[in-house]
Amino acid sequence: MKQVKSNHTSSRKEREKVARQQEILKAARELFARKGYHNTTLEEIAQHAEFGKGTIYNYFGSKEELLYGIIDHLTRDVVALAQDSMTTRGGAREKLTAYAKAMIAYSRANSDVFRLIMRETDCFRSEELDGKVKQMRARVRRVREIIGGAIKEEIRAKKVKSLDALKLAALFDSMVRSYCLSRFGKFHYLENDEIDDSVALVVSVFFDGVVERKVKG
Amino acid sequence: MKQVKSNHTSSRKEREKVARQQEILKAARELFARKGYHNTTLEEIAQHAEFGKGTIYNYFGSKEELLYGIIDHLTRDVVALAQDSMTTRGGAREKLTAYAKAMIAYSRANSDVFRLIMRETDCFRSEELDGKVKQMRARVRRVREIIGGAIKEEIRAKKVKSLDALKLAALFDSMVRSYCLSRFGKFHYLENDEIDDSVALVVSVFFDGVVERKVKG
Amino acid sequence: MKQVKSNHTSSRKEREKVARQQEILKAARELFARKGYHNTTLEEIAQHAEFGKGTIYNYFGSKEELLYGIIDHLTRDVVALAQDSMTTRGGAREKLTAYAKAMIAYSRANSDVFRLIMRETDCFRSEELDGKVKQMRARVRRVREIIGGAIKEEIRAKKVKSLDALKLAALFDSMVRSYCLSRFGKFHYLENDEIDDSVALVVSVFFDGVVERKVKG
Amino acid sequence: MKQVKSNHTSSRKEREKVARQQEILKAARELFARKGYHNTTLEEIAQHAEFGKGTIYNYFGSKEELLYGIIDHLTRDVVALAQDSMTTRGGAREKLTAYAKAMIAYSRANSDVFRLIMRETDCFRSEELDGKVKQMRARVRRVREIIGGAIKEEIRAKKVKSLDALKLAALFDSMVRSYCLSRFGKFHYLENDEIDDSVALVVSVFFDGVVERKVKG
DNA sequence: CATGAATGAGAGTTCATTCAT
DNA sequence: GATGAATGAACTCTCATTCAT
Repeated sequence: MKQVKSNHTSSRKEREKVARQQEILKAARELFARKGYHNTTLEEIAQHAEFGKGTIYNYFGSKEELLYGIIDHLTRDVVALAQDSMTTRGGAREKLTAYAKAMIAYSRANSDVFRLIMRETDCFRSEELDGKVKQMRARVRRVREIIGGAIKEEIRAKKVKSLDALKLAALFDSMVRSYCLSRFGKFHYLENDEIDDSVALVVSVFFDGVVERKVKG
Repeated sequence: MKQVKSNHTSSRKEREKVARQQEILKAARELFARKGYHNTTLEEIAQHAEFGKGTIYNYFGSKEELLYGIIDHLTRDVVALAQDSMTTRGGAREKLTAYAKAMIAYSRANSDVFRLIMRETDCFRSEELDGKVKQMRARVRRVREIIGGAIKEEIRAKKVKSLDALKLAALFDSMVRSYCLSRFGKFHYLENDEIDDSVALVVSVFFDGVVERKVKG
Repeated sequence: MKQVKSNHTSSRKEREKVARQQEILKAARELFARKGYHNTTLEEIAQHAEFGKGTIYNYFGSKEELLYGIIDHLTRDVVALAQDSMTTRGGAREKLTAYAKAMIAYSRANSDVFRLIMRETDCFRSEELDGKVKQMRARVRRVREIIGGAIKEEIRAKKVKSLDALKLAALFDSMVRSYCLSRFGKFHYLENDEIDDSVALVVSVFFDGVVERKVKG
Repeated sequence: MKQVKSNHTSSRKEREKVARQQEILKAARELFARKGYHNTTLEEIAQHAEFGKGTIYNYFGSKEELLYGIIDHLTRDVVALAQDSMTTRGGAREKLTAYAKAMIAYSRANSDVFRLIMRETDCFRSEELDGKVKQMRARVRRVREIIGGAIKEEIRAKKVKSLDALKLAALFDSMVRSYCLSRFGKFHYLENDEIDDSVALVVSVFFDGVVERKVKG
């Protein structure tokens, strides 16, 4: 008897197809990250994925699309992660702390692809994929809006200075990302409590500033 | 009468050689920035510089060396600019403000190469140039040390919280750089006073934090 | 029923691969011989072999390797040919006659590559291939040892003067090779009996010398 | 007072010109021999000759002409050397011995250019220089005729078997050349008496053959 | 006459993509 | 659907030659 498929589940075929796509993306991600997009050949990707070169073209239209696939995956994750963080109980301080921790944890788990994104983003050239870059940038903006939302609330509550929430979000995000990137030296491996310290530092600077305040007698 | 040349000035030949190098670097910089390193051919660089293809090779040993030349130039400038900023009268606030303004001004004047640096840094592959990358990274660290120096002084003077000055420098720098990069969208052109506002924002967040402080009594 | 293949025969794929290699080598040989190694481009080889330029690189790692392949092939043949000749019944005179005939016949059939070898031997420059040149020289030496063996036997039998057999072999071989080369002028085509005459001359000079001996009364 | 020039002596200018040509040829010869014609650049020749690159073109029309100049020089020498040898007192045995000795001595003194000739001879491609190759081949033939002359005399005198003198000359020459070439291994350095032995061997084989003759009882 | 910076045709090589099996 | 041999456009880099100085 044939398997009955409900219309919101995928067939075995489709699931296999997606699984294969993921395998290929994984292989590409590892190599792109290690050697750079331009210094990686499709031959290498195929070997690393243990597929034939031609097979890759059954799943992705071009080498560029592989890169796009990787970036798409990552930016989706980051948006989701930002949204998740905003559900944290408490105020902006707690929400942004959650975001920072999540980002650093994610970047640690995906350091390869993070490095990749940081440098290959602008490589997209062909007209066809130009839209994909826009989409990616939109996602980056979306993350700022999400963070900015939490800040805006506190501005309304007069807990945070009345400044441009989006700009503040961008500044906070840039500090977090800076931390994510700074760990990419091969031997720089942060322990969990070091991460907590780092996040605390970023959050502290962002909310309280670095200036020493006089203790009121 | 022939022009007497003092021995610490260069001959006409030498000056022309340097000028030519600069012309070539400029052409390369523009194209690398516009289309990316890998998507730019030496043919194009030569045409854009209005030289023959072979001529480029009389001045630079390889395409990679061109990229290195550009990066070397820029990182040198940034270190110098950081050092200059630290001579500003006043405390860390004034010095860091000066640095931020100088960086943004510089990045505006060299937006092309800034974009370039942000993504091609890891392209250096060959053993030979590996040392150059290290040199470049060393310069980035140097900038942080320079900024960190000003912060450290204020920590000693108990004006700034007793935190890791180098980490604070890195955070400040990451915000500044974030601003430098955010303006690279083609049509985003900041007026001077907008720059001042942006710098003020970054400095304010860094020193005072975003939290609204209750006005006492 | 599927064809059963014994394990000492190669698959169709493998056979085709070897065949293709031979085709490419043949094309390269003809062009190298006609125009010289350096004056032949890979483009030309590809066209002459009726393959794409890239295809050549699927079979040979570089242009130099093509040259090596040709030389390897030829020197192998010559060693084999020398060994075969030594199995000829009779004494050194018969064996060396066989060798000379075989060499001239072979050089006639492969005049192109013979010319090639005579001049490109020293072209090998890269470290990697240096060993190949040594191998080739070793094969030349091997041929002399083989011929020298036959001579040595007759020295032992007191039929040949007690001289350095290896040097004699070298001298004989040099005369034979001289004949092989002398026929490379395009229009100089020897008939079979002319070859026999030539061989007879070389053998006669080598064994008996040119001096007219007085008929004993 | 201006120097009076007789019409068969050359002016200082002309002499200097010739001297410079020789210097350039010497530099080219050394480099061609060491690295091969194609692997030597005009830049290198110019530096080695301590002239500007352009200067070379005042004396030689092209790189190829340099090669021709070298070969021309050598083949002239060899013809002269052959002619000289034929003035040796005595019969063909003495004359050919003289030739062999002279050739080996010459090749020892000019081993660099000898190696060169052996491999670059066929590199001449351009129509223009084709005639030069013919000239060169004509010189090689001329040498055989010269040697052949001495042999022919002895044939007439019934001292040498009635064979084709030119072919015999070619055979003798090929053995001599083989010896000249065999010494090109870097460390193979023959002492004078070894040369004499070698020459004696070649001459002995050529005239008397290798066969042991029974001593008549 | 000497020079060497400028040149650009042309070289070997790579590799994303196609397509017959 | 999977494959990898075939492909050729496009790349970087070389170097003989020219010519303004």
